[in-house]
Amino acid sequence: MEKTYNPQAIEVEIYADWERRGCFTPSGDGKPYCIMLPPPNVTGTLHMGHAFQDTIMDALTRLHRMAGDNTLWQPGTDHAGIATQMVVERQVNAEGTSRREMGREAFVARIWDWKEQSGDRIENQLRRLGASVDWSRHRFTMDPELSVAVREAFVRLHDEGLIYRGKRLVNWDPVLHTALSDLEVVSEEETGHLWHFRYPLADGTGHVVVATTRPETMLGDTAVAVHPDDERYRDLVGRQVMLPIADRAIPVIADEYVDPEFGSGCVKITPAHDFNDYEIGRRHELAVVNVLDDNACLNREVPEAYRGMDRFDARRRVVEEMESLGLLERIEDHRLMVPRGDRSGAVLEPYLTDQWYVNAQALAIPAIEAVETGRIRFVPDNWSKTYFEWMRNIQDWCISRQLWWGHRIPAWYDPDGGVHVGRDEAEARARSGIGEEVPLVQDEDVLDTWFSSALWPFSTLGWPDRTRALETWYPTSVLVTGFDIIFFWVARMVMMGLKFMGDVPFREVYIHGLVRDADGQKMSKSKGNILDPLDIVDGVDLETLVAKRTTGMMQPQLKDRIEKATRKEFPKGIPAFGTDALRFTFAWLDLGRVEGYRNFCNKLWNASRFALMNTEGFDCGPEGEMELSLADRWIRSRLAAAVARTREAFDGYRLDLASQALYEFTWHEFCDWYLELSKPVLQSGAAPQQRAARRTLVEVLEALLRLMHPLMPFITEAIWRQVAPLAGVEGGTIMVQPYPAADAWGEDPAAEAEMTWVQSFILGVRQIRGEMEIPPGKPLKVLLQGAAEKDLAWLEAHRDLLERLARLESIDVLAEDDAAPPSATALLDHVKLLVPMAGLIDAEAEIARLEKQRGRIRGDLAKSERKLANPAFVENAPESVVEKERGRVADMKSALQRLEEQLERVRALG
RNA sequence: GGGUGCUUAGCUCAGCUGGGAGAGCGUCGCCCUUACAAGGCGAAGGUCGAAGGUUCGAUCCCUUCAGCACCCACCA
Repeated sequence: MEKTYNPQAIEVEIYADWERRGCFTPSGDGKPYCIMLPPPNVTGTLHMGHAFQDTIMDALTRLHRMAGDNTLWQPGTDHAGIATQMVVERQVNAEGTSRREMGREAFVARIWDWKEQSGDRIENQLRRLGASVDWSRHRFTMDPELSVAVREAFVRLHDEGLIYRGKRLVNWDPVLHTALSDLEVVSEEETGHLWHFRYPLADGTGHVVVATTRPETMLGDTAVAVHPDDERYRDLVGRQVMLPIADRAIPVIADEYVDPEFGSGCVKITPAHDFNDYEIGRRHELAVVNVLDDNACLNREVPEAYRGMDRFDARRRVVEEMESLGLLERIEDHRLMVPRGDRSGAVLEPYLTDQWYVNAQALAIPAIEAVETGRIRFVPDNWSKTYFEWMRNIQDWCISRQLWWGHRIPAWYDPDGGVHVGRDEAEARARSGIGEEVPLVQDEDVLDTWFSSALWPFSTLGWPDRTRALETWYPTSVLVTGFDIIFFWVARMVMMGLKFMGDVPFREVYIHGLVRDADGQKMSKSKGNILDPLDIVDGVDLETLVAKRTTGMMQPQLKDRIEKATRKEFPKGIPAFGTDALRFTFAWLDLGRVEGYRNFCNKLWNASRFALMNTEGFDCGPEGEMELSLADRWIRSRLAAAVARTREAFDGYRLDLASQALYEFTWHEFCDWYLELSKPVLQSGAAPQQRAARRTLVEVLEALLRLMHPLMPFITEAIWRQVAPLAGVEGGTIMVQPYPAADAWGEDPAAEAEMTWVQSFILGVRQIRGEMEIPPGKPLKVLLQGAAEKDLAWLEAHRDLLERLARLESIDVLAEDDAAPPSATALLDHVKLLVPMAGLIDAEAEIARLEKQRGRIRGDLAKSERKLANPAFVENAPESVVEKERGRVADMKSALQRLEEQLERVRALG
């Protein structure tokens, strides 16, 4: 093995080998286990959030595959309607043409080209991350088979009346020219104004004052509303006001919706341009006057001077005109929520159009029940509350989009405006009994991308056909995703799964945290803190990183700031850390942590080198006599505990705890102690002892590699291939080896107790050495005083080890009443461990050290004694707790006494 | 307005159904000891956000408060 761990040298090659071997294909007749990869945007790239999420899924997949399950990780990509169309539209715009100029067919063809061109990028990224997906089953949401599923679902829902077409206010994006669902609206508080206008009464007897944040919509007002109980305006109700500028008479109405406390207590009502006003308009049968067009410019319903004007220009103009008419009362600063499209960032308009909707309430009922009854379990469970909250207040889902990229809605219109739905035109005709002589035109719109995503867990497995795959893996085992798409995706999959499959799409939903940067900020392009996962794997120089963060920005004005921050944070770019180190880093992308885990990989690498150096070409058993040492028994016992901890953590989706268990065992038990303890035996033990040590070394390491493999697939594979033969394991790849079971490595409490004694001995000496600044290499003499039989027995058994690890010249036993030379002291239970001070130790320092220890023990002792003096404690606390406390007091008292004696002795020197 | 979380060492976070708080990084000492300086050994550092309550006992359970974060929502 190379002396230093070099991830690049192993990762790519190993992945290719796994693919050649067909390791990712489900196999065996174990119980089915399936995870659906949330399909990323086909033309996008994977960001840190993906890398994190994919690592979790891969770890679970590898774990279950090793555990013998018939495991499928289903990959695929999403056509991502709006996002993809926008990207390509920008491209063609940059080329001086436009999508309208190109026409629908050519433009869609262009998107397909782009999709082909960028399609492999995500796949390559996934490969570099080690994702063990079954590539042979890769699906794209617009594959012919999946399109069949989409049309099937649409037609069935329509036949049941669960999809309908309706004219109502929708969220309209005037830049993208499409309707959006409620979920695609992001509202943020922005600063604006509240304009107070006077509307004169029609009979000229005065005026009312209305307040608005959107002056331009006044041209579409069809009423003024007041609260029915508002004394101030009681006699106005039923009278008419004259709408300025538009010069229309509109009624004053009374409606509970009005808050008398807000503004003047009078509200202008614009049913065509406000969701609330629309409802009020329905209640009062008001006229609906739409004053905007698709682009949110004013239309022909407004006075000549305003026609064709942009809404924000019109706003200024209206204010000016009202002022010149003497009808502007005042302007206040005001903070208000402004709805914007999540993709375009454009201010949305409530806009009256015909759209297709899914009746979500009906589908939500069983979806709520599935979680209530535990057929689907959220992990952590808290997220079920969020799910319920949304599901119980769900609104109908607008599924039509005025885009060109996506699944065309399977509905056709006849010349009279009749609508005919079918899986294709022929079926639509047949179902409606329409002959070929009647021309039909298909609906121009496409479906919301999330409509096809909602079918993903079964459409990818072959639905509507009843395939073998569908029978095997549906319902899937667990969905791994972030909380940000619980509504977009999770909830809708549950609704559709229950509807079409009659069963939940997954049994568990594991909601992981969001990946944040080192400052705890969410990663986003506009914050300029994004990192490409492969830049951490392979490293990146500063200039490339800056370029990545500042090109193709939606808000180019942020460029300078982002560039500066990036140069400051990564003055030398980012070094290559390797995939395994990245995968081992959970939830928080702190480069310090990635570095720590890269170091961990290096540690494992070198420990393995040590193991191989001491075993390759030697007799490692299992034939031949073997004599297990204390260390051998101990490390096997500790491995059993590590296996148990790791599996338990995996079962609870606590990958952070799994990684912690692995880290601690590997570094602080296997490397820090076991390897050190095994050195004397490996170098100069008797044959049966050496054989046992070598056997233990390769067996424990081999099992450890399997235990770690789900989280760190590459390094474990690379090492395993060399170690496995020594442990007598065949099989070519670690991927298909069984996952370690705790019961294969029995716990050994006796060995652990004895080992604790050995460790305490060594630690005691090291502490003295460290605090007295005695160089590590300087051999020391040690005396033991007050040793019991057990101590003497263990001392003799492990004298060599103790001398070696604590770097001792000698260990001698003193009788209780023997005079000891001036020494520094450590306590090993009730035994005094003495390091004679002559020439080594400063009395002052030793006194200070002992006093510090004494102070600490005194404090603890006082607390414990107080506790035991409390009769309520002794009576009420469990016997074991009281006993433990008594034992502690006894120990502390004896320790205190020893310290006092020692202090006296050292003081006497001075 | 409704909902969900969070507050523990300098920083970022663990802490399993209540029984004297841990890790990584950082800091400070001593070391190139033949697996590893991407390392070894040792140390310092916390009234567990505040105040009450329950309990023999509270970082953990309950209440209130303060601060922070996120999600949802139609107040002009």
